[in-house]
Amino acid sequence: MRPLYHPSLDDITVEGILHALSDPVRAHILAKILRADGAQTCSAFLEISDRPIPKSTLSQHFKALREAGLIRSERKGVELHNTARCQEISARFGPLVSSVLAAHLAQEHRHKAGAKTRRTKRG
Amino acid sequence: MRPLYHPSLDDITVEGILHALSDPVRAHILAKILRADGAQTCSAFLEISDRPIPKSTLSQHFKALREAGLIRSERKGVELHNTARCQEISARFGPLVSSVLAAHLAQEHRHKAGAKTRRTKRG
DNA sequence: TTCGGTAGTTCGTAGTTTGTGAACTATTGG
DNA sequence: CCAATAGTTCACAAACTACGAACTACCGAA
Repeated sequence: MRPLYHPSLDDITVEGILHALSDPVRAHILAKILRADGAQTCSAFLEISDRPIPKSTLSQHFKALREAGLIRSERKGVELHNTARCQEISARFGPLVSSVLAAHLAQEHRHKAGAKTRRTKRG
Repeated sequence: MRPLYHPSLDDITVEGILHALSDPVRAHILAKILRADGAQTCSAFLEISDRPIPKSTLSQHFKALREAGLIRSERKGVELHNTARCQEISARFGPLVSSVLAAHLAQEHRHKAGAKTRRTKRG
């Protein structure tokens, strides 16, 4: 097994971050990692969506977040401890990540609230 | 030729926007459209990058921006007049797009400035 | 030590998306 | 009509993605 690759701050790109966060599942993962006090394991996210995410897919999502520079993953025994690289990132990219996550969150709320209120073209 | 499809505001998604703007060329295009006073044509962007963008590729980029809901394109004679849907978008998504564009811009500046100053692992 | 379970990774593959040249459509001007 | 210009669509290769199956890594118990 290869060691986990983490890009240095200088190698992190805006396009990499945006691509990683253009997937709602990944945005959701990052948001939850940020909210959490300590580190989060990968398997904490198997049931995060409406239907369960296969663990191979989840592994790829974590790899994407890691290689975009958004999270840091450390092996602790059997599991991976994932933390957000938020300080470095916001020092370099400003409010980029937080506004992306805020927008995703707002959209989720909208979906929950709107299933009845929206959804009609001639309301 | 099909008419140009523009999603209604309600059909615009965060992931769509982020995916569209995760490409630096598209981000650059949108930024230039926003900066411009009037509308911009597609062919104004053929030479925007270090190497010329093929026009079929450019057409796809505009389609991506349009279908993500970021721009509005109207046929005027032979050409397309592209304008940003910034008001609607920011009313719905807040500072999302502007912070993405700001981040891209900052990164460009960094690239121009940093070719000498950065780029060494052991400085 | 070996076995069993848990946590993630890698592989193989089917399906999707993307970039691009070639061919096409639409509009304007002679 | 023809030619030129602006952009679109088609076709196809290359790159990417999701996911089941098989694998690796680690820990605890026997």
